[in-house]
Amino acid sequence: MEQLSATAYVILGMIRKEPRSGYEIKALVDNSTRFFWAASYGQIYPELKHLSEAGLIIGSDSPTGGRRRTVYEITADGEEELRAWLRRPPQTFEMREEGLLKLFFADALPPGEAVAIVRAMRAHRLEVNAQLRSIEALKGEIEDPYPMIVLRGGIEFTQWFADWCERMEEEILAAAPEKRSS
Amino acid sequence: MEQLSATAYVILGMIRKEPRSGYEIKALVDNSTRFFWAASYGQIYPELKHLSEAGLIIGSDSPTGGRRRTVYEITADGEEELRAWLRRPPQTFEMREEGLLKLFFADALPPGEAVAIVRAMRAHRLEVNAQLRSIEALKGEIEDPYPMIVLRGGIEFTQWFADWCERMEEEILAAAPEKRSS
DNA sequence: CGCCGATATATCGATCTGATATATAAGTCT
DNA sequence: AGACTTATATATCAGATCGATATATCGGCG
Repeated sequence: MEQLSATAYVILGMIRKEPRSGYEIKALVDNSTRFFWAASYGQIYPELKHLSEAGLIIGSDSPTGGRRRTVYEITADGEEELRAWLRRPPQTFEMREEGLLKLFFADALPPGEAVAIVRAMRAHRLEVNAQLRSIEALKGEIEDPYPMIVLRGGIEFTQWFADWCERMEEEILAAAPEKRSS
Repeated sequence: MEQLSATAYVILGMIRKEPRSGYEIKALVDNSTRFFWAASYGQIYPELKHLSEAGLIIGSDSPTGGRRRTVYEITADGEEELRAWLRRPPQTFEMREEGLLKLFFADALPPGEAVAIVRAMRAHRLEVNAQLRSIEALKGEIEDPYPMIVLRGGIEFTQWFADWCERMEEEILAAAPEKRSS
């Protein structure tokens, strides 16, 4: 069996507790792992077929009226594969933060304009922070503690990042004080 | 003129101060922006051609002995384009952190095994932290302060993340104390 | 009844990664 | 000198991924 993509494990993890459709998986991802691991329909649907052929999940027709719908549940092999993956050390760590890239090149701008970049980054992080807090507020008591740990991690991280931006704004202004009032 | 990719701006920023070859640009990226914005040869070389056709950079042959080599310098249009991009608000914010994904699904493992995930994440972040510190140590006094601000940000972030992992390790152990000695 | 938003699946161009291939140059070891 | 390794330099390609779009049905609302 060739190597599965990380998206495959997202699917396995998302359907482990109860069967779900591709659409539901996408919605779940968008409300939970999106901030550190996204997935698009273009990945999910082909991967569902692939996992189904590999015998790690089983799809069954479950139409709602005349609208066709296939829900997938995990097999014993699928659970085994998921646990084996969880036990392997994580491989992928990536970040793409256009604001940091712009800050990196900010010397190309007239002195003082760099603060606009850190202000934009800060505003964005605070926005995400608020989104995560609202998701946190929705969740009640649940037996599985890990999603909540990760969610709170995201809240702490975005807050930390926003605070860093604030500190950098002051540092940059201290070096170009003539722009403080703008 | 159609929209340029962010990689195009990486190139423009990297050659702004002095002309460089594709190979040098890749090496620069790997030593600086890689942690928040990577670029591969598969992006850089086609983009160099593209930017050259668009008149934003100019390539000139500069062979080393019998080995062909093309160095690119930025044009006035290229500098203008770079500044215009710097002034637009950042659009892309992505993170792919396989460790957080595994932690999210850690409920599929027997109690106690989740700590291995946060330990692996912590070890990795401390490794990157050490790399960044060694890069920081190399740089002497330079007139452009922004790359150093971003580098120090990376050092602070990796440290923060490692500390968060440490806290989560304790939190998880507190919930499954029977595994403390493992 | 008609409209809109949610559910559901599918696809496609563009981008990006990671690996690999092909050369030449320069340095190192014996 | 000859052999070997690493660095320089460019190029390409399969596979993963994104973001947008297309198609269709369902449920609710006025």
